[in-house]
Amino acid sequence: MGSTAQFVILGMLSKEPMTGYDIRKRVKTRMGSFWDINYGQIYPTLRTLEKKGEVTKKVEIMENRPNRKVYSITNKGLNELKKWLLKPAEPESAKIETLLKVAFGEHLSKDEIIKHINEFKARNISRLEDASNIEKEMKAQLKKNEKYFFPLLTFSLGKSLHKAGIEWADTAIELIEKHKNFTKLYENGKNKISKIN
Amino acid sequence: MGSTAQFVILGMLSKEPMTGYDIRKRVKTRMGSFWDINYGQIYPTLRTLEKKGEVTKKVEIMENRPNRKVYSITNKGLNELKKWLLKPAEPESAKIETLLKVAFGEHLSKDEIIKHINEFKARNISRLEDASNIEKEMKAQLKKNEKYFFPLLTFSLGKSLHKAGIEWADTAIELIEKHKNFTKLYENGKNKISKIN
DNA sequence: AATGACATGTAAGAGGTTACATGATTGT
DNA sequence: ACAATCATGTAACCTCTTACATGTCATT
Repeated sequence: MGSTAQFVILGMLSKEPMTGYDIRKRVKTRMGSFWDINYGQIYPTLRTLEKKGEVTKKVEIMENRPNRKVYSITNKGLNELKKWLLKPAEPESAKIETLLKVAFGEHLSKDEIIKHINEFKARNISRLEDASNIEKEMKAQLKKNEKYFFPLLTFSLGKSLHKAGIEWADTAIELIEKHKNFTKLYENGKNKISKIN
Repeated sequence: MGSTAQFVILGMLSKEPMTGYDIRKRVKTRMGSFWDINYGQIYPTLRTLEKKGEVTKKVEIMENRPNRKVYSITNKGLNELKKWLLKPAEPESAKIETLLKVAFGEHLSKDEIIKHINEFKARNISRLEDASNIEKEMKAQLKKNEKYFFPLLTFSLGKSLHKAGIEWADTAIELIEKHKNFTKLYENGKNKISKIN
């Protein structure tokens, strides 16, 4: 019932009034490690929330570009948000295609696998850097403004996950390079029945 | 083009012939930390792959239950799989609803947030245990059969991610409990404009 | 006596992505 | 000169989840 997208939007608007464009940008920079949302969800959902009376909009007339529509959360919206916040969270899920390709690595050469892992590592480094930069700015402001307490908590896990990815990449590449019988893996694995599911 | 589901299925069948039911079970136990697939995808996709000549099936007649349909990958299927394996992996994505709720934690009490984090921790402990158990069995067989080399590599990242989650949960709860001005967070955060996106 | 494993499948709907359309302003 | 940012939105499509249907056998 009700996609999570609407609660992400309500949550963002509970912090301050914003446009749909702002919501997308903030979710990307502040929650990029653990959530994503895109315009195709945001704009229709904002209209739905408006119809339900959970947000209101103020239109700022722009010249030569689409009018800014600044949305604010209503009391009704805040109540819906709180109801959702009290429910148990859905189990976390991940999609790591790199691991899928590694798991089927017997069909690839050493170099091909290592290439995948290096690309994975690069993405994790880049995300870790982004997170660290924003974290630094937030920490600087934390003394003056406590509202960064919770975002900082989430950054701390995001960063750890990226670090784990980077460290894994290094050790995985080492193990693959050390591995002697690499090319014979597929042959050895053939036609043998295992008890492990 | 072509959902990832079909390549997961081809990848599983490249290891050994299996039923749709087996595929689901194996993806859950061996790839549960980084991928998921369910029957609603598997059965229709198997038929599609059969039509395309990428898998073949052998029907084992069963009494009093649906006939087992054991699928095998064909050379054509193996080629398609290899083509996909050579393509760069999609960027990884995660959905961690717990962090969403923590990020909006200003609307919750200390205890409510800690409850969410403890449930998150419990899920991670349970998944870490599952992964560790299977890893143990695989390691025992690795000396005899090298086919577990790649699955073991993926378990190593899966386990690290769960460990990172567990450690984060502990430190996050500590920080929240130490936090003095907790209930005033929302008031302080109100109506202030920030430069951080 | 009840649960879980085995084993298949469908239909409907919800959720999410992508490509398209428009176009000035600001920064490098 | 070029890219990115600002700012909206839609339509088509793809993907994915959920609920339903069926029924035995083995284990606790």
